[in-house]
Parts: sequence; structure tokens; C-alpha cells
Amino acid sequence: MNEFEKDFDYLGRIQDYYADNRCLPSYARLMQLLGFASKSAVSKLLTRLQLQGFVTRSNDGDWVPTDRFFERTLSSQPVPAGMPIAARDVGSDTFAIDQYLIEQPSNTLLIPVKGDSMIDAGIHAGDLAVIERRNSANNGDIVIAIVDNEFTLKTLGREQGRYVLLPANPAYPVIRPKAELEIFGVMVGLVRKYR
Amino acid sequence: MNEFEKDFDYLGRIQDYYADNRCLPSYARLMQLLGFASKSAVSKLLTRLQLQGFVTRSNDGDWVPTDRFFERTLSSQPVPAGMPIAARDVGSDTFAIDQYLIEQPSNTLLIPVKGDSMIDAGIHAGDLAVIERRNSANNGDIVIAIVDNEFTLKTLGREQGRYVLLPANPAYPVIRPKAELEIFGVMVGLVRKYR
DNA sequence: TTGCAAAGAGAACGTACGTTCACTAGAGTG
DNA sequence: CACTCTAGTGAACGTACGTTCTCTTTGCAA
Repeated sequence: MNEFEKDFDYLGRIQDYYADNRCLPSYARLMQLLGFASKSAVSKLLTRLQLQGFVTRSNDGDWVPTDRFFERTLSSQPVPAGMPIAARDVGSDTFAIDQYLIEQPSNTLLIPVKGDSMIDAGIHAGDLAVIERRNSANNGDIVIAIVDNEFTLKTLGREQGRYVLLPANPAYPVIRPKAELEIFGVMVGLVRKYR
Repeated sequence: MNEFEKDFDYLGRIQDYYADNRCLPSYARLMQLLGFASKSAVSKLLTRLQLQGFVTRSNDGDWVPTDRFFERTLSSQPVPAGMPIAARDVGSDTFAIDQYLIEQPSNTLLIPVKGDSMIDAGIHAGDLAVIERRNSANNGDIVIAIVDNEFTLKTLGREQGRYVLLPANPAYPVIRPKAELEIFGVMVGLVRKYR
């Protein structure tokens, strides 16, 4: 394990700690976490990670993770059987889920999906819909519309020059709003968690 | 402003700080952040927030935010028509998704889904599977297995005491490996982007 | 009006914090 | 081999840390 791989291994453990505690560990905890016997080793490691752009200093002088800290490996292609794959492969592509899904953070929100009216579109109850706030949408977009003071997730369709809301489940009817259709936002992504 | 609204206001400022620094502030910083002149006020506030379930203690004894702390990024309530949703409600908290999906960052990677063999499970071609690297899995888990030197995403099933791979599409056959089944990882999440 | 509960003030205490220094061991290069 | 660079050791220091205690103020209920 060369020096780069070693620092990556250290970084991985810090990332795991962050996932558990939602905060970077103190020097003393980093010592036991990484197997160091001195704090200065920690200090130098952090400086190295700073040069590599994984952490930085906040306005208050504390260490904070950068965006790069949250990027992860994106495996592109099939891998020969038996070949050991480090989840964090040095040199392979990294990827930040949030940046992938969210283009306008200030204008995007997550809404949990209820019901199974969109099940044929692969949208299940409990999934999180990534919604970009907008008042208009295009034919075929999946949108959050406001019907009877409730959010409704449906595909936007056209029928005789009027907008309608199409479920992706034959058990549900097409919604044909009498008044103007009020669109809350457009679905730009989906997040699902298993277990 | 009653006591609940006050604490909610306090919580909001702590959430803003967290969004900036990706870490809960210290007592001293909470003092200036909230306008307190004593640390004990901070201590009592944190105890109150703990009772309300917004923060808790980590194994190391530190204060850490709970899942509920991040709930403001989710909008589950029906929103009255015409009511503007401020960008502030969404927050600049762009790592919520990461933390939601990924528990072991150093051991987790993303693999693009190919084909439609899992379509009935709502997993489409082009989706990103969030995979936790592991060599074993439980019956019913969706796993990445290595078959013929290729990644295969299937549900892990049992058949007469042997593990088999179940597609979620009647057009595909059940895979019954002759040798030992080699599991690459377990699917813990799914990410999809529209457009 | 009195009594009580709770929010916050203020001070004191022991400790864990991050920084810095000089030093050691090992790897790579000439 | 000697030279150098670097990761890690180990100790020391000043300070900011979280906790805990008593006291004051405020609001509400009896």
C-alpha cells in the first residue's frame, strides 16, 4: 500500500465516522480511529487531505469536509469475476449523488411518495421524489400538481388541448381538472432506500 | 412567540449553522448564535431539543443531529394552493440524500443498471444502484452477483436449500448457479434522474 | 397575592482540545 | 554508502470545551 492508497484508506475511515456521527472526529478520536499514537500525525494527515481537497477550514477555524469529501466511486463496467474491487478505487470516477440529482438546490425539495398510482413508472410508495419547483411543465413530464389542496404525483398529458394528469397504474382514473391545472413542480429525480 | 416557537427558531439557526459547517456548533458558538449569555441556557436548550428528538448523544458522548433534524428538507404536508414555498424551507442542505442513502461511504459504490430484468421491482435501465460491498446477503435482498464475469442485479432467493437469483420480470429465467454463488454486494438504495 | 416551574445568567472546575516543537524510523535517490 | 524527504512519535502548552452549581427573572395557575 503506497502513500496515496494509505491516505485513501484513512479518508475512508473518516468518511465512515462522519456517516455515523455527522461530524468530523476530534484529533484524539482520529488517533484511535486510524491507529496513530500521536496527534501530530493526525495534524499532518489533515493537512495532506486538505491539499487533496477533501477537507478544509471553516470560518471558525474548524476542519470541515468539502464537496469532494462526499463523492463516491461510480463503477462503470462489468468486472471479471474474482477480481477484487476496492469500493474506493484510486483513479476511478467519483460521483456526488446530490450534485447529480439537484441542479438548483434552492429551488428543489424532496417529497415522499404515497400510494401506488405511479407504480408502472417505477415509482413506489415510500420513494422520495426530487422535485424542482416550477409553475409550468411540458407534456410527458412527471409533475407534482395540486388537486384538492393535496400534492398529486402524475404524468402530465394532453387531451383535446387541455392538460390532464395521467396515473401510471390502470387501477386509477385520469384526472381531468375542471379549472386551470396548478403545477407545483416537476419531478427531476427519484431516491429509494432499501431496508 | 411561545416557548415552542422559540425553540423552533433556535433549531432553525442551528440547522443553518450545520448547513454551513457540516457540524453542530460548540456551546460557546451556540451562545453567540442564539444570543445567550450563558452556557447553561445552551445546555438546557439542547436537553429540550433532545426530548423533542432533534438531537441526541453519540456513542462518544457528543451531541449529534438525528434524522428528524434534517426533516425540514422533506415536505410531506399538503400545501394550500397558491401558498409560496420559500427556498428557505428547502435549505441549502445538499448532502441530505447522501446521508440518507449511504451508511458506509468507504464501502459503498454506484453501479448503473442495465436491462429490464428488475423492472417489476421498479428498477429501470439507467438507474443508479447504490451498492454496499459485501460477500454475503440475506434471502430476499436485492444483490449484485457475479455471473459469467458480469455484474447481475437480482433478488436473492432460496430454492431447495440453494441460493438462486430471481429476476423481477417474467420474461427472464431464474438463475440457478451450478457453483457457489458469488455475491459482490447488496443493493441498499436507488437513484434515478429524469431528463 | 402567593407559589411554582422553567428560561436564562453567571461563575467555577476539571479535562479534552488543537497546535507546535524536536525527534525517530524508514523508504527512495544520488 | 550518505543524503534527504516524509510519516509518525512523544511531550508540552495554553485555551476552549462541556458540565454543574446557585441565583435571578418571568409567566402562569391556584
